[in-house]
Amino acid sequence: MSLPHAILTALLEKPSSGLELTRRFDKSIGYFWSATHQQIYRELGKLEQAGHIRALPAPVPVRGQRKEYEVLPAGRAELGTWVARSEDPKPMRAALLLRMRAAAVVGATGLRAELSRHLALHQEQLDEYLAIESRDFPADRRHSEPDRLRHLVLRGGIEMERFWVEWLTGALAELGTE
Amino acid sequence: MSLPHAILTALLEKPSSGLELTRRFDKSIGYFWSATHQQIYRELGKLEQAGHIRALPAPVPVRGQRKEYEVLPAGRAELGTWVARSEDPKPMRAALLLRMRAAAVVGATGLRAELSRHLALHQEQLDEYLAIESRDFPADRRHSEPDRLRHLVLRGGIEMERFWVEWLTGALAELGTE
DNA sequence: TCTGGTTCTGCAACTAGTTGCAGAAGATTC
DNA sequence: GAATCTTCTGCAACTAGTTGCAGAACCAGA
Repeated sequence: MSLPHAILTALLEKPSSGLELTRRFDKSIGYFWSATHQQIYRELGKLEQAGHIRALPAPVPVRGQRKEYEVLPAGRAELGTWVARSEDPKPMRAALLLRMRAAAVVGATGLRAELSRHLALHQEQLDEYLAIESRDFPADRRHSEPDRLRHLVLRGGIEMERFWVEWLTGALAELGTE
Repeated sequence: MSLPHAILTALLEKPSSGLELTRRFDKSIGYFWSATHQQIYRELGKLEQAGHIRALPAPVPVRGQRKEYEVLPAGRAELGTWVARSEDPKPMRAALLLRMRAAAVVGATGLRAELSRHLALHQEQLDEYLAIESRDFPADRRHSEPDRLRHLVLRGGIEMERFWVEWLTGALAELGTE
C-alpha cells in the first residue's frame, strides 16, 4: 500500500491537481513508484474520503473541472507513521532475467537485440539522472537534511541504472563470444 | 504476462508438481520472479487447458492427489517466441526509496532501524548467491552455453544485491552524521 | 459560431497478484 | 484403529495495477 503515501508525499512537496500529479509521476517520484492517471484519480478520491487530503475550494465544482488538492494534518500524520513502518523488501521482478533463464533452455535466438535495446534505454535513464544530480546537488555546496535525503534517493536511482548498464554490457560481451 | 513462461521454463528444466514448483519459486527462479502457490496452481490449470503442458498420467485422478506436469511441444514453442519478444523494462518499485523521499518531507524518525534491517537482509541474500556461484560455477572450468547464460542470470542477482548493500551502507553513513 | 484539437477528469472492465481457508491423502503416534 | 499432523491441491474473495473509452471545459482558427 505505497501509492497513497507516494501521493501524500508529492502533494506535500506541492499541492497539485490529478493531471499534474500524473505528470510528476512520469518523472521524479515515478522513477521508483510509477502509477497511471487512473490509479491516481481513484486514490485521490479515497484519500479525500478518508480526510487525508482536501480539494482546494473551486469557483464552480463541476465534473471535468480541474481540482487542486492539499494535504490535511491527518494525512501528514498518516505519512509520518508510514515512514517509520517496517516492511520487507519485495524480491525484484525482472522479466529480462527470466528471458535469459528461459533462453538457457530453448536457445537465445533474438535475445542479443533485446539486450542492446535495454542497454540503450538504461544508459539514457542514467544520463538523465546524472544531469539532474549535477543540476540539483552540486558537490561544492552543503545541503540541508531534506536535500541530503533527496540526494540519497537520487543516488539510489543512479546506482540502480549503473547496475543495469554494467550487467547488460557484460552480458552482451559474453554472448558475443559464442 | 511472465508467470506462465516462468513456469514453462521451470518445467522444462524438470517436470514437477504444483508444490515442487512452489518450492523452486521460493528460490532459484523466484529470485527474480516470485509467485505464490495460488498463482502457480491457477496458472498450471490455464497452461494445461491451453495445451502447453500436460499432467503425467496418474493411477487415480482424484482431487487432492499430487500431479506432475510436463511441457508439450506447443508449450516449448510458445516459450521460444516469448524469449525473442521485445518488452520495455518496467520501472522498479522500491518502497524504501519512497519512504526516504517521504522522510525528506515529514522527518526521518525511525528510518535508520529499517535501513539496517534491510542491509542485513540484502547482505544475507548476497552471501547466499555467492555460495551458489562458487558451488555451481567454479572459475576454473569451461561452461556450456546454457550454463554461461544461467551464470549471467546469477551474476545479475549478485550485482543487484551488491547494489543494495552498498547503497544502504552509504545511506546509513550519511544519516549517521546528522 | 461552429468545428476540431487539447486538457482534465473519470467510469468500467480487465489482468495480475495476495490472503485466508479448507478438504483429501498419507504418515505418525498413542 | 482412532486421533492428529503434514503434504498437496485448490476455491473464493480480496487488493493493486492496466487499458480502453468518454464526457466536460478550454482554446484555437476559419
